[in-house]
Amino acid sequence: MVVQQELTDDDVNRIFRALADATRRDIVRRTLVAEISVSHLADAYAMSFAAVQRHVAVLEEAKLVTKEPRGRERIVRGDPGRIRQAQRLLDGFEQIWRSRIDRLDTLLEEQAN
Amino acid sequence: MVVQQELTDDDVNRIFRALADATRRDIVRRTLVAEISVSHLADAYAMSFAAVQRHVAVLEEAKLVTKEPRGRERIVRGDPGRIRQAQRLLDGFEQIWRSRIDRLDTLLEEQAN
DNA sequence: GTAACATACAATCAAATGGTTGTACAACAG
DNA sequence: CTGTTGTACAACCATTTGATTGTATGTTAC
Repeated sequence: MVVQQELTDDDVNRIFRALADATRRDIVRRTLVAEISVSHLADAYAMSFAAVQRHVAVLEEAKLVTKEPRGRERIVRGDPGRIRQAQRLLDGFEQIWRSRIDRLDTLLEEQAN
Repeated sequence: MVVQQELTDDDVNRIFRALADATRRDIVRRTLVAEISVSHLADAYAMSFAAVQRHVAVLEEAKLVTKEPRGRERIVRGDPGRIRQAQRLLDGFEQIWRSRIDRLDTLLEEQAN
């Protein structure tokens, strides 16, 4: 069983920071569809291999992708679990807002009585 | 009815970038709970008024909060709709991954036949 | 063994970020 | 009218980011 460990502020910063770039979001999409090497990924973008390598590193630091050696290549895979963690973070905001609405409803109800 | 307009890459960048900072996430939380002026917000943080003002501006550019003049104050409110849009973005990733699993299932099924 | 390929990593550079202080001005309180 | 409060905005500075090129090293193919 995968333990749902607490995310630090820095963890959350890294997750959202990593997602705040179109190239990196595209890399996440591609690596969720199928595993792919860094060099094959690099073919898809109009930038240097080193730049793509760096984007992958940012995603890896955010744990949104994992990198595994296979021969001379490094295979990159998107991590759907981490995406779900990010979803849960946004859910948190949603909950806050909803509980506010609930409180307002309660207040209005009390005034009606 | 609120039209669900398409988000550009830059829109998405701004949303995630804005969320990639603990102070800004806290501002979003506070302004979802209750509307509050910029100066009252600033009281909550160990940084200058101008710095908080800038954080609010970043959130406003991402449309995660709105700012409305009230007398000499500027009232800040979190926008739950924009949060939901962000949730939908992460849902998109989730879908990609799930459709991959579906394809793999289909493939395995075909091989079994 | 040699050449080609895939990666890692350092140095470098421009632009963006996150913070500061200072100045100006509008709105409210007395 | 005057002083205080709330905001806007500019200038400035250190750090981070996003990209480049160059060099080194490991892996595969022949």
